[in-house]
Amino acid sequence: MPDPKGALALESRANEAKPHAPAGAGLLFLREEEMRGAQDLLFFAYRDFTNAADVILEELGLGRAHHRALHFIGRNPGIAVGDLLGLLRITKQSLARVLTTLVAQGYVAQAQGRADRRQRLLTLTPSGQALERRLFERQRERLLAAYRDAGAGAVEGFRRVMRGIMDESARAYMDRAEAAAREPRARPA
Amino acid sequence: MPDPKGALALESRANEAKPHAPAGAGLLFLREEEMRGAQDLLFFAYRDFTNAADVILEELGLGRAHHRALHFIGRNPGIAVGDLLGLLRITKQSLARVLTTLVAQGYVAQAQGRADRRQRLLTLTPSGQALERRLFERQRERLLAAYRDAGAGAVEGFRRVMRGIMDESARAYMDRAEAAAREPRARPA
DNA sequence: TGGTTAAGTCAACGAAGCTGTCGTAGTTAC
DNA sequence: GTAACTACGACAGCTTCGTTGACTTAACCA
Repeated sequence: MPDPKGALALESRANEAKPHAPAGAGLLFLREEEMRGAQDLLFFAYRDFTNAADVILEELGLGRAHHRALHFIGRNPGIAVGDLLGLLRITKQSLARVLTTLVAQGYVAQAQGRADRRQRLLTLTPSGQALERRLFERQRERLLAAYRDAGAGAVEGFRRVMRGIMDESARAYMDRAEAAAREPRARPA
Repeated sequence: MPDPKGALALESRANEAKPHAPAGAGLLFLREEEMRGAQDLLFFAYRDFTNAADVILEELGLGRAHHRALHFIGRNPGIAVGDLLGLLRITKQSLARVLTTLVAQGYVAQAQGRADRRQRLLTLTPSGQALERRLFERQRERLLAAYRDAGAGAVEGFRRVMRGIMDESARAYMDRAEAAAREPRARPA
């Protein structure tokens, strides 16, 4: 049986016995199934969301790792290399490989830190900003459609659940990024 | 300035001018910032969610690719290889490498299809089910906490937005999986 | 019978993670 | 002012997991 458009026609899934259970277990089963469904949700949404930018990346010979770096440098202009490492949770070597190409191709600029001159503060060049925006636009379409169809209340729920899934440190980062977006003139340090 | 707990203390993010704009542009800016925030949400939530199972995988010498295969075989007992390929969106070679080890280590069983004897239908062995459950439990903790803190309404919103982000074919799959969970005795084919 | 399909397999490659070590320059603490 | 620590860059080598392309076997189907 061919599968023309990627739509799957799975065979019987009724192998697993689902015998009658005491009261309350049904509720437990629903919770379980809900969690399983969430695994699926995260996999598919992430897969297709990141996929959206791949076409552009490929024609430039870049990968997703480059996109992630561009994204976080764009959102945190002047970020130090060590802080970027902490966000991406990769090693120095993995980032170095990516940063080297981004700097060489003129998408990212490095500047010596003024407070601490050991630091190399990273910013997007104009062409880096332009590229990041192109990549973002693809993902934006998807998000916009999803947000529109789901409605404002659903978006708030989405935000809260996603926050709950991530680490405490990531939540703290989100808080700071949000505060910075509201108060762009504040200078905490 | 060291960064003891992974909490970032980013430097000034006020480099980008945010001049006064005509009425309505503020709203547009909010939308934009909302989309940017969603990129962050997806990255961090996915990163930390998948990370949760890594400890167990590592001590068994398996990778995330193995976990994904276990997950989808577990949720679709008797799935054909081609259908699994379509779900994971990887090539035959990538899956073969993973499946070979899973079968060799006794986590996955292959059975010849009865309707179509070319097919190798995949199921989890008891030990495969046990492993998948162990991996799932780690992720479940995170989800459970997130769901509890966010509330039932938020969970529904989460579900709707995530569905909106993924491809149409993935949405169709989710629908079928959900229907199958409600009607475990149905035999569509 | 002959064309298509499902799955497995070989070879080769590429992207993107990882470890460990080292050097240099700059900061900080004693 | 020296000594210890830190930020960053770079080298070597490795692993996981994705890719392409070509080919075989077995089974289905018209």
